[in-house]
Amino acid sequence: MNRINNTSLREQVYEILRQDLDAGTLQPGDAIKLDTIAARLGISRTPLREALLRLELEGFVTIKPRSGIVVRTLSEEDIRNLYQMIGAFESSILLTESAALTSEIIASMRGCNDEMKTAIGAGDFDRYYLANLSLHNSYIKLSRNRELVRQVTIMKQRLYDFPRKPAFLRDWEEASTSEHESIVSALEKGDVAEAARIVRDVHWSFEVQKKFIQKYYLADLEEAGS
Amino acid sequence: MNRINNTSLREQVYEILRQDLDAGTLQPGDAIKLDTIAARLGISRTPLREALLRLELEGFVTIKPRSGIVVRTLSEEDIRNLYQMIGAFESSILLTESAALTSEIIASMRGCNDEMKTAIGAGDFDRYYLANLSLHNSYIKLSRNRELVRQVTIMKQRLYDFPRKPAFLRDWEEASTSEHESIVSALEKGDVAEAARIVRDVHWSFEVQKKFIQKYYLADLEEAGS
DNA sequence: AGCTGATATATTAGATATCAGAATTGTAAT
DNA sequence: ATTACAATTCTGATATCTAATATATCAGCT
Repeated sequence: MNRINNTSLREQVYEILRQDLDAGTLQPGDAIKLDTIAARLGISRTPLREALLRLELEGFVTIKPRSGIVVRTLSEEDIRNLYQMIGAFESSILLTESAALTSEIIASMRGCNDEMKTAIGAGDFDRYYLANLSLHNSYIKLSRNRELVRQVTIMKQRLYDFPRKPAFLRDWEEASTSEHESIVSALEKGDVAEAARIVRDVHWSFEVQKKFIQKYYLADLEEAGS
Repeated sequence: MNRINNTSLREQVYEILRQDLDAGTLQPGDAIKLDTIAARLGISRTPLREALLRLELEGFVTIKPRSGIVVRTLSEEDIRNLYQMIGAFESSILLTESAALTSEIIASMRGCNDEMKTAIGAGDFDRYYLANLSLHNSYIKLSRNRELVRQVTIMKQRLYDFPRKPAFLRDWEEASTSEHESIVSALEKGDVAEAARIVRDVHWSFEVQKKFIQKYYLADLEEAGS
């Protein structure tokens, strides 16, 4: 930590905390004590505090004034909200960057989806997870709107960070690959509007995915909550 | 400032600065000196700094490390990005809250648009501006997604705060009311999807609005920029 | 005895004041 | 006119102080 990385201390701390969140070192419900973490990192509280204020704004933690800071636990409403925003943004990217959706990119999306199917067969969740991320990133990275990409990234991390020990929900995984199939098919036919519609109104529709979400997320919510 | 408002100092300061931005007390390109403002508000630098970090994250100011803080000047790219995100969110609200779009609400939207037309005729920009805001808020406020609403609000304020002395661009205002007309008509016919499409692909399309935007924003950009 | 309400103590974030260091600006010499 | 250097200015970070919240203890009541 005593290395000067050119970036400000609060940014370095922010990155470290994001990694901890991603790795599960910090889990939903965990209390964060300023003094403790500042001491561990060998820094003073201000840059840490500033990093945490940012994480609060982005939805990762909750600051209870003059009381304590806890890693946020996603409520059903949080998940619904995130689904809506991610769906709106991802579909917008498809529509806006349709010119950049070359056949190579569409083919690579199909490749990711095949990979996902294989991973389901092999019971390899990590592989499934990464291929899924990669499929969506195929078109997300086409966006020249850096702000939008940043926000989507944050929202997805909030979603994916949450349940640490995910059960492999076969039904959901299969429904997802089937949706991907429709999306890729529409793109192959050149019907970007239809692909965007499926992304928004099906794949990222909370109502459509609700039954899976409740099994996947809310099971953990029981033990995490209170 | 010595009153205890229950809210933290940094939040109060944040609100004050947002108001200054809105009122034009702080204008794009203005340098913000921590000491000066802290002294003016009668507070120390930390809460002010924290408020500014938040404003930076939200896009209102730019912090040049160890150098200075300036009120952000919107670039053409910034405006394009904002248009895309606002369009994605507003259309998503229409689609998601279609059940709440009662005939009363649609009628009030039409009322706002009529008001806008009248205001154009009377050359009353303030009235036009407020009616425009009100029309969009008619459906934005239907959203139960508070996070989304917060973000749309911020993005719009960034857009509207920018040019302080707006010329009344007759062409643009008339095109806008005509678009509103199509949106409201679609809603009256019960075709929410079409209304959402117009909102996203026409009303908030940077490409479609480009010619107006460049006249409206980039004129100011000349004098504001460096 | 067990429970409730009040009070004291400890803990934690919020805010201030201070210190250190980087970037900019101004000046002088070439 | 340009460059090098010095002084100044302003942010970034630390250390300290303040105030709010939570917890534990104790008295009084049922």
